[in-house]
Amino acid sequence: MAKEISKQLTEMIVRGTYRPGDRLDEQSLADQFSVSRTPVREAIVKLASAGLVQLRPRRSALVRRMSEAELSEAFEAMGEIEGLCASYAAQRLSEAQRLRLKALMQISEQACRDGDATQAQDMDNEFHELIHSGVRNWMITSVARETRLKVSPYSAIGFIFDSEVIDLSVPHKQHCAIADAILAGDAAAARSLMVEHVGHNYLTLQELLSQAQRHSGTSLFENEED
Amino acid sequence: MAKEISKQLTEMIVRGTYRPGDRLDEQSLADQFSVSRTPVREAIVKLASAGLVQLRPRRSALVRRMSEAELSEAFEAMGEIEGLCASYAAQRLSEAQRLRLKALMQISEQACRDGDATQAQDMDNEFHELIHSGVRNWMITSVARETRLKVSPYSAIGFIFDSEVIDLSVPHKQHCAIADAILAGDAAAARSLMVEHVGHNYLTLQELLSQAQRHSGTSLFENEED
DNA sequence: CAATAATTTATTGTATACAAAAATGTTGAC
DNA sequence: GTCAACATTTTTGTATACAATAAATTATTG
Repeated sequence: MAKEISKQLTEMIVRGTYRPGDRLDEQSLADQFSVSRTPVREAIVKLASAGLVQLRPRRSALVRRMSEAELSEAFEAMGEIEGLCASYAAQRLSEAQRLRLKALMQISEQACRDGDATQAQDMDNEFHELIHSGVRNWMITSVARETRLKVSPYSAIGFIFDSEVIDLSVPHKQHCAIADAILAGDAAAARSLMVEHVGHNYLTLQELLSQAQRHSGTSLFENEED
Repeated sequence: MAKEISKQLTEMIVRGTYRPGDRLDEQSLADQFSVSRTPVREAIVKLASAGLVQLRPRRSALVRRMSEAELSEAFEAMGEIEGLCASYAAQRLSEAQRLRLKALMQISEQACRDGDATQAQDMDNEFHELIHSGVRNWMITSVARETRLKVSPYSAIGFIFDSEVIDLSVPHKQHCAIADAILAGDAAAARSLMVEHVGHNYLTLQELLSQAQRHSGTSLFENEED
């Protein structure tokens, strides 16, 4: 049960149902899931270890809130790690995975043409997940997954306002370039294209976040209060 | 209290008091720490998230046990991550940290001459910790720390049998070379020297583990039982 | 009326209780 | 003696109870 709760809570934070800074009241969550506080607490502890939640002694847990500097560093880290994955994947992707990668690019192409942001996002996730698993090293794979997970609460905000500003074709073209490099076995190119891609994602997100901030009022960033 | 327990348990696993495969009985631990099972459970969940402990539903938690393949992959991952840190540190180390690094090499030199394996190990830890913090990117730093932590239960086994086989001067010289590259601001050299260093550590550990295995009898590696 | 002190309420952290499942031990048949 | 079926004991997972601390509210005083 505790496992189920942490899965669901993760989902909610990643999907943006709970946003950075939101309180996680143990009793309310317990009621919501129709269990006692015990398994809820376990789930919260687990999410805190995953970096999705911040624990404050004797006070409610919050959905992890980063400062702008932290978010910037998170993306720098993600660039390095995703780049590492791309470089390994270029050398280790299985035949089945190579086929799936080609298929993904086709679907992504279509989603891009249709302007289907939701599917484009799904494809983005699967694209990166495929590369992660293509590394064929469980530890690098989990580091990459965990890193993306930590950033995802902020990425999610971008998708709440599915603004017209974001041009789906730019990330798609970058994906294509990365996929080509990987399929060609060019590790160095795959890495640097991936680093560039992550960097671009960061700039896009910054744009969306400042937009979201203007609309919502509440700051999504950690300030030096408390 | 729960925080204290997880800290102590981590310490015990890292120091080799509990070895991979050992059972973690909640009640015994609760008695040992003079608390109820509740905070002990929290600590165990936390350690499981950190990858130090493996949870099996309805059965006791175990100190994380890797297969030989997993350990190998873990070291491959560590090579990449430590290498990344070295490369960043070469460009970002503060003046205070540069001074500390020089001092460390001196102390290490002495410990090496005295054949003081314990201090040499402490210096090794501080050496890597210094490089991690020198990256000046909280996420890369934590990834590096967490990665080392996950491997440490196996590293610890090497130090239980402080055999005569290990030559303290080899890792020391590698540290010196890495430190020189970092102090010279040569990121590429720092990275490749670090990768080499981690690789060497792996070979040494394999040697020690097979030795330990012959003496203890019990397998430290995960087999395909259960 | 503002600001602070006292009191109440809400919420976390730990202990205990109990149910369910796994591990262990025992008996009996072959 | 070995194996299997049953009973017993451990041990986990969740619920509940309660104590301690923080937040909110009310009362009090200048």
